[in-house]
Amino acid sequence: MNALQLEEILKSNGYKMTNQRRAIIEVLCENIGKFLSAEDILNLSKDKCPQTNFSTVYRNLEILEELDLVHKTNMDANSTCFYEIIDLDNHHHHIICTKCGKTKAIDFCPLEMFKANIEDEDFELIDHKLELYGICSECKNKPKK
Amino acid sequence: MNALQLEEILKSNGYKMTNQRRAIIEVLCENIGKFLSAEDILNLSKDKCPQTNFSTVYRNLEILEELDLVHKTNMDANSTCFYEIIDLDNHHHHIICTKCGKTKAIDFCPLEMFKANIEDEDFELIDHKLELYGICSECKNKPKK
DNA sequence: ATTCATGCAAATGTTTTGCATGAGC
DNA sequence: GCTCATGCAAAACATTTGCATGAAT
Repeated sequence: MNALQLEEILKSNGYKMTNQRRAIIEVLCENIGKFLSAEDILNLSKDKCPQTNFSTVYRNLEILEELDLVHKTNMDANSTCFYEIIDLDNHHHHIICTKCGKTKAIDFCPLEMFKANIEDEDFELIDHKLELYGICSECKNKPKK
Repeated sequence: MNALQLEEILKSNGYKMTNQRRAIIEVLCENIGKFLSAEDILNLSKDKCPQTNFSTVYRNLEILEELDLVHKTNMDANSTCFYEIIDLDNHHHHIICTKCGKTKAIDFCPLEMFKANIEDEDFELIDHKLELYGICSECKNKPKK
């Protein structure tokens, strides 16, 4: 999924293309595999389109979410949410370092296993969230300050 | 894990037992397997100890979290957090109905599988979050309003 | 010309904090 | 008596919204 593809999808859904929107989309596409906060997205977008504003970031994230183009999550259940473009061709989960926040995509997904166990019972599965937390080797080897 | 056990753990960590704290603990223990919001906990605790206050609920949840006795999550990444007592003897994940919010504990956990794949690489695994989302049979059969 | 998008500032909702008071040990 | 816990009100924080203006089609 690249920025131009996203632009097409948005246009075909009746959305207009603005410099702010383009900046936000590009930032998201340049950071597939990473989690960005709304603030990260704002700051990176400002490099491309300086007048980009917080409301605009949130409003665009909302649109992208509705179109199922962005995945919203929030790491360790504190208040800040993080966003990532959904790359449908490359479904993956993450392992996240609890010290420095660095993430790494992992490609194993247990969903099929669950489907076999659960689908025909009470719930029809439609989505799932899996996040692993750990300490990356860099942080593990770093002496305590 | 029951309320009395929790009281002992808190006492042995130097925390005093108050009616508010006892109410909060009891509420949490009576709702293992469900997710409660801070507001839910406040309301249910008030039935047992009417003067219980929001700050007190949050402060106690913070203590319980620090002692790894409570798990904090937030369903579908909206702002409200949900809390559940960690039942160490009975590690489980949940499937959550996206229509009505009903949850169901599931006992399959893919962690061991991941450990084999990841541990000796860049990350030392210390925690994980797995949540499944679906539509429960009740909601599936309900006619659209 | 019309519709959608934006910027700003104010509002929202949850969670956190400071401080004085009160309760447990 | 000392320490921890609480209640209240205010602050903090991320996110959302109303409204007037501006840009895209």
